[in-house]
Amino acid sequence: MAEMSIDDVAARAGVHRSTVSRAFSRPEAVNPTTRQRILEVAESLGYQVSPLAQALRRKTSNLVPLIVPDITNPFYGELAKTMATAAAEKGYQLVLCVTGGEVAQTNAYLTALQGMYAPFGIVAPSTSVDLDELRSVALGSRVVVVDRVDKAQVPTVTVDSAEGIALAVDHLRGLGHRRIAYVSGISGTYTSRDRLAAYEGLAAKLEIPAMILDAGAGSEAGERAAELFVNTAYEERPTAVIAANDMVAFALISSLGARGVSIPDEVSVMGFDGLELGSRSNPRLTTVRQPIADMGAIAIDLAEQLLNDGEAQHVVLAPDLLIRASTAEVPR
Amino acid sequence: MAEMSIDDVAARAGVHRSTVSRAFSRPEAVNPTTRQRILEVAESLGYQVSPLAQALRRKTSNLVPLIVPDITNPFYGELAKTMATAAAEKGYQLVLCVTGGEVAQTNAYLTALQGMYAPFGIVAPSTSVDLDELRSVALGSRVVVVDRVDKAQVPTVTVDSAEGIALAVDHLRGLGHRRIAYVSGISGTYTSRDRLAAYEGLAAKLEIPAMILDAGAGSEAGERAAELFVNTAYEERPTAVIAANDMVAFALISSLGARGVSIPDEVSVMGFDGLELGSRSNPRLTTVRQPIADMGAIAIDLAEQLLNDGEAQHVVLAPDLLIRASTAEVPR
DNA sequence: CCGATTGCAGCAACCGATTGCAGCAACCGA
DNA sequence: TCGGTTGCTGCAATCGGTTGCTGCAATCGG
Repeated sequence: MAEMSIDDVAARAGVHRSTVSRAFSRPEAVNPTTRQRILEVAESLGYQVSPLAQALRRKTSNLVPLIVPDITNPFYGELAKTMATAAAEKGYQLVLCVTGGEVAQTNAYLTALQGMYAPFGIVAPSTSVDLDELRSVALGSRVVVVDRVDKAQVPTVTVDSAEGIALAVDHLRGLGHRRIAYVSGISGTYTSRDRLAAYEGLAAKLEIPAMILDAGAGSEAGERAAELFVNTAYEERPTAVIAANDMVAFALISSLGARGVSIPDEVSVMGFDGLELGSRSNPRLTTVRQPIADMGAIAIDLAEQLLNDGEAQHVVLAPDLLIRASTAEVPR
Repeated sequence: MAEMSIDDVAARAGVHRSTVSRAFSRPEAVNPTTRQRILEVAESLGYQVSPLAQALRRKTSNLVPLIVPDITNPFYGELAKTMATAAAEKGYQLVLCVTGGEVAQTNAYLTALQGMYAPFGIVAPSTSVDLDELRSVALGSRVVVVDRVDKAQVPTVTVDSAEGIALAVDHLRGLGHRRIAYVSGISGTYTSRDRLAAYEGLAAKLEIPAMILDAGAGSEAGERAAELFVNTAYEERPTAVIAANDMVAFALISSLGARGVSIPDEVSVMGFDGLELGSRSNPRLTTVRQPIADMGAIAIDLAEQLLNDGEAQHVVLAPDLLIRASTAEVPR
């Protein structure tokens, strides 16, 4: 099927190119009979409009960047997946951009896609993106941010950290736990910070001790936390721990396991994310689930609203509990 | 920074647009002094060439589709990551396309990106893509396939299944195992089929019994295999099992764990992929590692060669062993 | 029966680049 | 001094669509 241009169709259908163009993009402006004929010819020729030429002239395309720090992290994987289908439903084509956590990359992607006339962008910011700086790049004023609360002028969709932590703590207290620790993830991350604050706040309110196993940098967090755990005198150990996110929980469980600590017999562990992967871990992970699928669709909606009204809305979603096998009644 | 076009730069630098164009895309064709001035003006104006207009005129862009069935699967996540950086190094921009395993989607993406003048595409085929059918779509003749062996006319990069399985079996036999089972993954997958065949071939050659825990469909494979395992009389159980890939291994371990079977004490489990995630599982997963990072770079190279010589090369990489904690000496 | 409205199609400029061809000045060797 | 190169730059067509404007015929109201 050789490359067909609009002129080929026009010639074959005996009309002007502008008529062909209208047959596709403004159907009501062309006589139904003519339109029918044009569409048939186009069909038979295997013609399809060039998105490039179209975007160039219209100064707007259907390419929507989704900017994530690390696609290897299943959370972003799941986000990308739901976002892609949400976008497709609205006629957008998602372009996945992986920054490796670098701000420069984020900006580079944003301006690059601005050049492709992307109507807007979605960014799941890494550690260090400054939202105000974000706004300064070209596409920056037409961006919605996922998984990060902020009072900045850009629309955001997040889940309620406080509620999530409360859910987790309630669940654990219901099982009899009183010594509930928290393991923070990558300390720079905003969600991580947010969840930590929620934990501290709740601990204060409930007047239970806040035990923070701050384990610093990323993937080693679990390892370091496990070390702290086993080095703690038996009677001072927490009986349950809440991890900042599922990946940290996996790492923690793994490291604890390697040290001979059994879960949930000796200590209960909870995650935060609700990854599909949690149903394949050993033991299966009890966790606070974020409604990732909703987040995708909502982000797109927010973007469209932003384009229409210029309103930067903030929606915060309610998490729920996913009880699997990594938590149990407190051992006596 | 308002949108600058080539004409703005030309006017400001007192030259013709064609000269500006050449200053960027054919530096040797313009006087160094002139060029210098143009570049400075461009810089000060914040000008950058429109990739759209460029692609339209040149009939070739730097967009390269990577088509995967499921980005949620960390294997494809890792592949995407390495591929993205490999592509970026060569000046390409990777566009991630997720098909959900549907052939129609694959073809749709391919022709869509053909319309964007993608120079070539990379596809990690799902279950059911027919390579010959693949060639029939527009971009089909400029595609390289990853993770699937085939003697078709499209270039491929894969890892040697037979060697991988041999590595695994050797490792297990070295630990004293003789009853080594195999759990196949999604049965339609080509790599899965390939690995299964390798296992069967090797079992025959070594004259050890081939025990296949065929567990059919995808994510339940581990669950079903675990069920088969515990329903087998104690003395007939395998002492080790090789899973078709890491995800199946995770699911298997999880399900075995849920049934009270301890790993590696009661049974050793090996995966196949070498996912980063394996270092966070409980226990840490011993597995056959595919050189995913190499695969990305090589796929791009193969594509470029295809464009130059028209040669469809096939490279098969050697896997290696990643010994972690899910295998141990055979219990006596 | 006539002027006004309406529906539909064509014309041509435009989006932002690239590139073959032509023109021109400087420079070459004889 | 002169014809021929060489090195740069300008001209204008082109890639594949979109869209404001114009023109034409049919229809309408009075």
